[in-house]
Amino acid sequence: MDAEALPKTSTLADSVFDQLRTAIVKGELAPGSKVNEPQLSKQYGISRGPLREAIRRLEGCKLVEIKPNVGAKVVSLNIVQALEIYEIRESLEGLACRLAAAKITADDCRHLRELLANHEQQIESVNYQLYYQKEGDLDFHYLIVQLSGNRRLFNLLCGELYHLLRLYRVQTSSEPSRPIQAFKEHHQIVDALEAGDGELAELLMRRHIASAKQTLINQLDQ
Amino acid sequence: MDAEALPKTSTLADSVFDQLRTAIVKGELAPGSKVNEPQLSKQYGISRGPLREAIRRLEGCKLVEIKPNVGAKVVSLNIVQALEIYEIRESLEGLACRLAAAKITADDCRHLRELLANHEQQIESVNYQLYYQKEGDLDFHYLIVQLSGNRRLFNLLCGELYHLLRLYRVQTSSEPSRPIQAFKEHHQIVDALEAGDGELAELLMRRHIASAKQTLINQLDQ
DNA sequence: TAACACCAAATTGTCAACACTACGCTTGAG
DNA sequence: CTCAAGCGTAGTGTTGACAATTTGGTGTTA
Repeated sequence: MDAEALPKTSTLADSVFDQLRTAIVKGELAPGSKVNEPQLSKQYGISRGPLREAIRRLEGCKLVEIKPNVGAKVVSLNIVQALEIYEIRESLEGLACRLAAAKITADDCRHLRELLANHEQQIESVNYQLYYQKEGDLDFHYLIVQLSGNRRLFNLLCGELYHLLRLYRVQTSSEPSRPIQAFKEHHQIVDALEAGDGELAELLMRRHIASAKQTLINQLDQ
Repeated sequence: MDAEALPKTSTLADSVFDQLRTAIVKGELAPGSKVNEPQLSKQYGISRGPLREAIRRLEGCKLVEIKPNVGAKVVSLNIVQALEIYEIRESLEGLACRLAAAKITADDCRHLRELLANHEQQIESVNYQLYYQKEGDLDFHYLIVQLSGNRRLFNLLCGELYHLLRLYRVQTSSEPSRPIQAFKEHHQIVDALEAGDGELAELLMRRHIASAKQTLINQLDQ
């Protein structure tokens, strides 16, 4: 009967976990920096108990590293670790495509096409290119993983690995390049999904991510 | 200068995390059962603070599920979720084989063969068949993932997914079957690794795990 | 009898204080 | 001047008590 909608606070630990996670992923808490419990507890106006639980959850997402009696540090990914994640992504998103192709509906395909159309349109308004390219790309990958129907796969990719990659991009302030090529690849993937060709969709997605990985390496070399 | 070796307690939270994890994986804490904080804190002789941190870490491993204001429950995997994990394993261990094939040494291969030899020997002492078959199989997969050189992949498979599968096996008290067939497949995989044929090694591992998955399905049908 | 409201016990969420450890700094000896 | 030992502070680890919430049961009423 209580018509209040907003004050769904859940627990303090959960709330501050969300806030800390976005702060880390956005780079507001610098990679490699120390996580100071007294400071943060003052900053968020809570006691150290819930804060420590939130930090433990961040550790579960691999966003901080905890040393006993020393404390937590925001993770700082080097290029090797970033490539490790890309290897895993390549494999898992390939799987997602294969699974999605087997159960995808006409509606799903339409949804994917719309997403790509919006995405392209936003790119053409050149100024916001980098930002939206990033987010739009994520949306596309999110949706496909969701369509795979494998919940654990979804949680793994969207709940852990993507956050880590965003962290890496912020950390190196690397802009996503090659948007035109990426578009073509996205459309090819949807084509394969629409045709129900799981094997091809998997192959294309793996190549797509391998290209992104290669771009990362090239950016590093020069 | 202090010659004490044992009492490396680290923190209580870490210690009780380990104990709880093994208790869960061994089935001593029944799947689906409630995790009662007052009871466990008495049982382990610690206060609720460190215990709650340990539970949060268990949540990170997906071994418990926490509902706000209700508490934690030991996860209970149904067949669908188990199959989801097998799908992920199939993909990731295939990746591990491909990577391992590119960097494996003669020494590593010898090590793998020894492992298989020991394993077979233990199987022949029929009484302990089931137990050792399980553990030995795990050793083989562990080692290959380690040889892949991808640390994150290792942590993901050996730190999360394998624990969950053990939980499922305990939960359904399903014995691993088809040991002879599995041996042959293991040897074929090592053959491919030894030849440096990553593509083949990946294919064989994926089939190997797909077979295990199929066995699971068959057990369920009858 | 069924449904509703209410109460009470148990459990979770939160807090502030205390104990212990790591680490930087001063101080003193060589 | 260099280095080692010891002290002090800042921060982490742990605890027990208190507040808020869920849950099961009890009794009342239609």
